[in-house]
Amino acid sequence: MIDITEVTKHSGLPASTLRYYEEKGLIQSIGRRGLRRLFDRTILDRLSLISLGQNAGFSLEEIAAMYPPCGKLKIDKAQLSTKADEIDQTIQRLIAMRDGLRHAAKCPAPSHMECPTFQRIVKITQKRNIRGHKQKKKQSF
Amino acid sequence: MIDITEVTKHSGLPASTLRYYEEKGLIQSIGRRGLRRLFDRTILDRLSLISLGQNAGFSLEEIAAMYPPCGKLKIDKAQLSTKADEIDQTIQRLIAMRDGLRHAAKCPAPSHMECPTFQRIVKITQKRNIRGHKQKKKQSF
DNA sequence: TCTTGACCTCAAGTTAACTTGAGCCTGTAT
DNA sequence: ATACAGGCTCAAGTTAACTTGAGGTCAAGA
Repeated sequence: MIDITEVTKHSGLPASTLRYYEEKGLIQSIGRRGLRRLFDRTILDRLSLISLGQNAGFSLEEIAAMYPPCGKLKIDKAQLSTKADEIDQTIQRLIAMRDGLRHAAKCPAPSHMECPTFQRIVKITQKRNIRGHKQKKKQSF
Repeated sequence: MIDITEVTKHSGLPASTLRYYEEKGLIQSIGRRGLRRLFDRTILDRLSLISLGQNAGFSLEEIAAMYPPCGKLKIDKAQLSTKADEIDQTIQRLIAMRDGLRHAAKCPAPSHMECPTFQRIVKITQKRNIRGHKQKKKQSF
């Protein structure tokens, strides 16, 4: 039975976002005091899960599908595995990026394009977009 | 001296995107044959660099600033280091996510929230948003 | 009782990075 | 010479995930 302001304080999310999430079916208020929404304390867990899902690259729509309003979560295990693999690919690419940036930050070559290390990095990152697991649409570069 | 269709073939980017990039000052055509744009072959390197920058989490605007139209690239080394560190944080978080998802995919607990491993993962990912290095605006969850 | 500040709703606006559409132009093949 | 595939411009549309604003409500304190 907590107030929306309590939720904003504990979650860091603005009230507008909470209302938006409710509208989208991601969360639910447990009742009202007058006009004002009242939330169950478990809303905070749910918000964590939503955040978790977002971080994993799921869209709000996908998250809404995974966390049915009336029940516990029912996440498709296969979907989780797939997502994990996608994230792993992203990790590999980000590692290349990170190392590449660190190199570029101290590389003395006049133009980065002339540096073989930099060229290698470009090659690696060229293959696929890092944010691939978030994209619905193709992007081949 | 290649045609826009050649560029689309080699880069995988649609012509509309190339025109958009040109409009934004990210790339330049070297001339025209009639109305049609002609590009230098080095455009492909430049597009790779743009892709690289995007993957690193830079916005097109930032990228445009880093790759001045008339010269070689002049990337701020400090900016690169900062970005590398941000990416590293992202990597750490994604690793937690990946492992968490893999666990959830085979965890027998009835509800994920009841699984201590899952709870730990939620905790980790709670601290900061993964896409932090791409965000201009705060998001504390 | 009255005031008031926090909430409410609903519609519209925002941002990034493109895409789509309408209507026009032209190099190249016939 | 003529047709036309394919490029061109410019404006408007798209999507996700929110935010902002106008105008209204109401529970609690003085």
